[in-house]
Amino acid sequence: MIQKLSEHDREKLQESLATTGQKVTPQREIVFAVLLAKRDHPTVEDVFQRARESMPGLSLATVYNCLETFVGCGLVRQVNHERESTRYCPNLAPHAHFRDEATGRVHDIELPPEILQNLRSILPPGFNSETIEISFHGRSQDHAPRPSSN
Amino acid sequence: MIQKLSEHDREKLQESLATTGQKVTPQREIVFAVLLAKRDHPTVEDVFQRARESMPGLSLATVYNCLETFVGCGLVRQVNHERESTRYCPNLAPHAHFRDEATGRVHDIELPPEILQNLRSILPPGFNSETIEISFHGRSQDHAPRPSSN
DNA sequence: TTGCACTTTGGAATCATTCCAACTCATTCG
DNA sequence: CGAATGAGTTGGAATGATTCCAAAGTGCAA
Ligand SMILES: [Mn+2]
Ligand SMILES: [Mn+2]
Ligand SMILES: [Zn+2]
Ligand SMILES: [Zn+2]
Repeated sequence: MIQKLSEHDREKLQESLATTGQKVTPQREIVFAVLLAKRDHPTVEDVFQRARESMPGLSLATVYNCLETFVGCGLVRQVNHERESTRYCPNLAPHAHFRDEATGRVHDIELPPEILQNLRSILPPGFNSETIEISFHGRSQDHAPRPSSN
Repeated sequence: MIQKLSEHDREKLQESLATTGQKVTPQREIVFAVLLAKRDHPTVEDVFQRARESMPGLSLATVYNCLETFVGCGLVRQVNHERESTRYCPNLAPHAHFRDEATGRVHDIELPPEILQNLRSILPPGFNSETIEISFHGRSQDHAPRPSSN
């Protein structure tokens, strides 16, 4: 069962939504709480399952809507790996993703700013990039689910 | 109309396929030739259209099969951007991709080995990556096909 | 010749995602 | 007050890229 949003997180939600003229709703609160509760890059279906425990009437369409809304107002990032279902990540710090092909799990990899700068520098003149996506694919040892922060 | 494979490219095709116990077929020759002819990261549908000009009976299923085969034996790379159709790239040198959101075009960005090494170095111990995918997303100036130059 | 492995093909099936029209609910307006 | 408005939610239908499948085709080897 998902814990309610902290006052702080609810404010972040409220403010981010406000930037695009949108409102806090019970569905959005729960979907956001689900993302914060377990930062394992859940798919829409994962989010749906987890959220329904707190709100049985919630519809899949609404989960799609909420997540799209959050991406639109910059609250979460979309994470794509090859042709798999889209995953969602509430970690707003610049980071790369590592997809473990043995377990299917996706891990955040911290991305030092100077590496990011290096990368930008390889673009020829005339190329202006808004976003850079970096994803590793391979195997990792020993990554049982860790207790999550917050 | 697609030009036939050079002797050199046909050999590369033949040898790569052989590594996985597979054969050169007329369909595979044409699909490979299409990829080499215009390195614009075509989708399956693009490849299908172009290949059919030389082989009207070719089926879409076969194009999927050929491309999957090529990826399997390392002849081409798959290129994914967000949720769009998969694109294919015969450039085997390590490189990143830049997706121009204005035109939809995908450009190769050369990737210096030392940058690649930098990137690998940010992985914590225990993470072993087979592949790294880097994609930029933004706008680029001046990449319209020049009316004058071919 | 026959058998076998590999291929190709058209059409059906899958499945994540998007679309749509009806409905709820809160706010604004007359 | 009611009615109109508008955002948000919902279930189900539609979409569309990709995969699956079963029936043929092809070329080589026993
Ligand atoms: Mn792999
Ligand atoms: Mn963009
Ligand atoms: Zn992440
Ligand atoms: Zn490329």
